[in-house]
Amino acid sequence: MPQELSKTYDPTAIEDRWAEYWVREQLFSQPVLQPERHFREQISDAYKPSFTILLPPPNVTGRLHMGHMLNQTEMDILTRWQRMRGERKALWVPGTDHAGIATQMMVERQLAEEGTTRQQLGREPFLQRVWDWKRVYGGAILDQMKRLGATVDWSREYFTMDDNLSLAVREAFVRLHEQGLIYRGAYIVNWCPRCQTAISDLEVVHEDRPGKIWEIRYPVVGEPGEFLTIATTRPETMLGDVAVVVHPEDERYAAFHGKRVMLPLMGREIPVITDAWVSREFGTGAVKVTPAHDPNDFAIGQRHGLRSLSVMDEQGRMIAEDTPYNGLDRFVARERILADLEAQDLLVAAREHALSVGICDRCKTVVEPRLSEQWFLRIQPLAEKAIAAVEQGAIRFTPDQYRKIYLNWMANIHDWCLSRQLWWGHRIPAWECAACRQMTVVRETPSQCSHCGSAAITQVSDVLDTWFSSGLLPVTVFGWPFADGHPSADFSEFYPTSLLVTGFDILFFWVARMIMLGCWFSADVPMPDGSPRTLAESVPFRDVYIHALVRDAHGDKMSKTKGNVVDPIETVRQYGTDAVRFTLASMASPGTDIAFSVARTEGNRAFANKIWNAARFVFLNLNRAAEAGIPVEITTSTALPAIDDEAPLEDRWITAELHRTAAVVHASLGEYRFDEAAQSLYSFIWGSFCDWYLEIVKLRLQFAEPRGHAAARAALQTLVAVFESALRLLSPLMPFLTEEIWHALYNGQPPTKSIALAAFPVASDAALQNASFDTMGLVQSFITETRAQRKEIGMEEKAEAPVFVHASSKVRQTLQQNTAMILRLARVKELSFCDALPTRLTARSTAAFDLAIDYARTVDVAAERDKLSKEVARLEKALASADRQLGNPGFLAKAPAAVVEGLQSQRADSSILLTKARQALAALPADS
RNA sequence: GGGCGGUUAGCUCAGUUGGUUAGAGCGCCUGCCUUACAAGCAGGAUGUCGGGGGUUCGAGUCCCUCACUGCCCA
Repeated sequence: MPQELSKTYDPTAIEDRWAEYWVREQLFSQPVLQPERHFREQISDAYKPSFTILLPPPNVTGRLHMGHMLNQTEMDILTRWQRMRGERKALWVPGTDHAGIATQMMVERQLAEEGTTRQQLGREPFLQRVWDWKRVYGGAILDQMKRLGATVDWSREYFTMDDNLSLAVREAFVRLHEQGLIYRGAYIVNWCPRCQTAISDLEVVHEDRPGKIWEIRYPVVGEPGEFLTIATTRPETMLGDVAVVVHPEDERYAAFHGKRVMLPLMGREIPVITDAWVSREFGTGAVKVTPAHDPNDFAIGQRHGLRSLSVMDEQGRMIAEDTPYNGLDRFVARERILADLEAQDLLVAAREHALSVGICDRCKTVVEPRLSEQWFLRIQPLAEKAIAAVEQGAIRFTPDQYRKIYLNWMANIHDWCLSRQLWWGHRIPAWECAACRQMTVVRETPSQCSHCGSAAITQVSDVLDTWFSSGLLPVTVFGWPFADGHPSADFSEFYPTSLLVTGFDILFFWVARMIMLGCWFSADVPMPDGSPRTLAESVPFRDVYIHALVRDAHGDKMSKTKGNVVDPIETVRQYGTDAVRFTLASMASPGTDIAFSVARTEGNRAFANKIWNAARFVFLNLNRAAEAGIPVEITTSTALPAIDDEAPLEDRWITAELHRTAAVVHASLGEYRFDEAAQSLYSFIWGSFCDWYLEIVKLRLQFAEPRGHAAARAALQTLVAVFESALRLLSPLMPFLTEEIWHALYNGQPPTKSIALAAFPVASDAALQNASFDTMGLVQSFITETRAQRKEIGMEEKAEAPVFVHASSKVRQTLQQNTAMILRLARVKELSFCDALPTRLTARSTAAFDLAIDYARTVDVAAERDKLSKEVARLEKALASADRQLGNPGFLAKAPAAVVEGLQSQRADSSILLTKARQALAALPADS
């Protein structure tokens, strides 16, 4: 006997319990593999590669938002589905990212509140603070994830600064250096004056802002009264000007070639040079050259052998000794400089100009291009492999459009600036020699310079870009690098991973980097059988599923300032995890953003409630059966119940529908169509199982009389089998509810410790072609038409009346065989079949049958006439359209036979209905 | 400036290789507490598929063009 379920569905009462159970019981762990045993497994015929998936590691500083929840829901659905299919090991690896800048900022903010700074504290004590912070707050987001029921392997949880991962990062850096792919130099980088570090191109976001463009006159040396007018949007950088450049073919400036101009305010002579890079249309066609503070100017400086003059420090303050601007903030200096220029009558114009401003992705400060010494990765060799891997199909993108975006970006990739002037992160394994100024880059902390042997060496203070370590994760989480050159059994089993599920926002940051680093570092790791690894086997994952952005109900981006952020944890508290998961899944169709709607979540909680009550109904009847001494078996198996040709129509039909649903869910999940899987489950469980099957089966669930027991038992058997299978089918999407009901169904003693470990039902092809679909469809349409007709003639809900039917003998036979369900579901007193319907009654017709209810009707003649007229018009149009096509020789010649036949039968139906509608219209009373 | 999407019911979205009368959820209207469920049941209304042109026997679906809109890159 099943356990009793409480009268109302209360997700909060069940979800915490199961979330905790799943973690405590460690149901989803894949123990680290033993090499010998693993080898035996891999050579057996039954071996199938495991389904492996890596959680995009959230920042330790992170708080769970809807995007995380969508991402995790999708991964969890797929992992649960694969695990239940049972053909492959399923492994989902969780972890968190140390998130250099973000975490450092968080702790710096704390320090600021205490009135101190990291500099005052010093590097080591500061790092200690960060670790302390991480220990206290770092687990928050994973705890939230546990609550959502994600079936990750918690025993494998990592942190990107764990010792083993840090060693791997060092190994990767040193190897790249040995391969000559890492270089160090002074280049223009994006500099954040607030974070005081270099950041990569990707970490700069561009924002269109209204700005100004100023035109400034530079006096020509030796020619009083002559000026060269340049245009600039950043006048403060003029302090570092080393030249003025014009286009060589720009005739307006031909006379200035080879001359020198006086840099205003600085009193410095600088040359006028020519370079074809200059756009003649932009501004005045003359451009100031500031190599230390602009990437284009830097390139010009290189070409023309100009020196670079830095005029700004790490914090964005001017460096210009002996000038009034020294030490001023860049924006203060700008105003001051403009004012001074104006006073000297050198400011010609100031025009409004929309400009694209680079701001720091993290702190939103305006980024400054700045010349500084950084470490770079020569990316081309890695990019080539990463391009080839995708081009040869070793990695597939869904939706496919991201393949193009990826390839386009890869083709135009720039060297990767790896160094960050932060403290929190993986410190670059390079030591600078005080004696010879050379760098020693090694795995183990050295005691002397590898170039000159001096002991006066100090490790460089920079750390690595956070994405360098996360880009290595697919290899490092499975044990790379390997001390003895042999891959770990874990690596052999789980690399390449199967799938990456993520948002497009980190396509370049993370996905592209993993592909490059994964292909690069796994290439020399031999396959389990010792053979060399091909590029296709070197990829970090075989599939990439890129999901949408979660927006608010109106499709607007969620943002704190707009106040439209929906907190997943709060929403889960209100409606239950299952309802939120189902909502996200049902809206996750590829390529479109998700407009997350609370109304829809409410609807899906209703769905959960519906299932809950269906379970109560099933349990109630199981208990009645037990009391009546009727045995009912419950089984959990991979195969769905077979269709018994002798069983009543409803049993055959609901079983066939179940098979159809299982097939759709299986196919949909295989294509990441979470929306289709959800919709198909929704309409099966609510539309078919609850609305139709449960109502029909009530006829047979009679336990009072022993004569009915055989029928009741057969009915219950099907009812339970279908319901139990449906629970398993639904469980990847609604794990909590199904777990709770499933355990209760088995009275707390289910065949496996979790429904997530039970088999995923598999449809049989034969069941998908079953006559019951058509037969049941006919009966359903009869019931629906009768109900509609009752409503139309104003019958009271509870009233019962006889119904007259006119139909072909075949249809008649079907209806007769299923009279009981018709009487109950349509509230009909009795069915009378006749050759002609009584004329005193208003009939309702379909192509298959006509029916008339014997009831004192109250018909609104005007409304009826209106309705019938519309019907006639519609049918006439349909008929005309069908005739036009059928009369077209081209159509008959070229269209497939099935289409022609379909149209012919549709034309026949329309014709019958038209006749019937015209007759009904004519039969209406003339008045009113 | 370059590239990629989107425009289908009041709202948010599906709509597979062109093929019969374009669907779902929510919302709306009407009637029902029909003992699993009012978080429910039953019935109902609502679309010139952004505009224009083309290809085709046949276009929401393919092509061109215009409009609007979103995103990415520079």
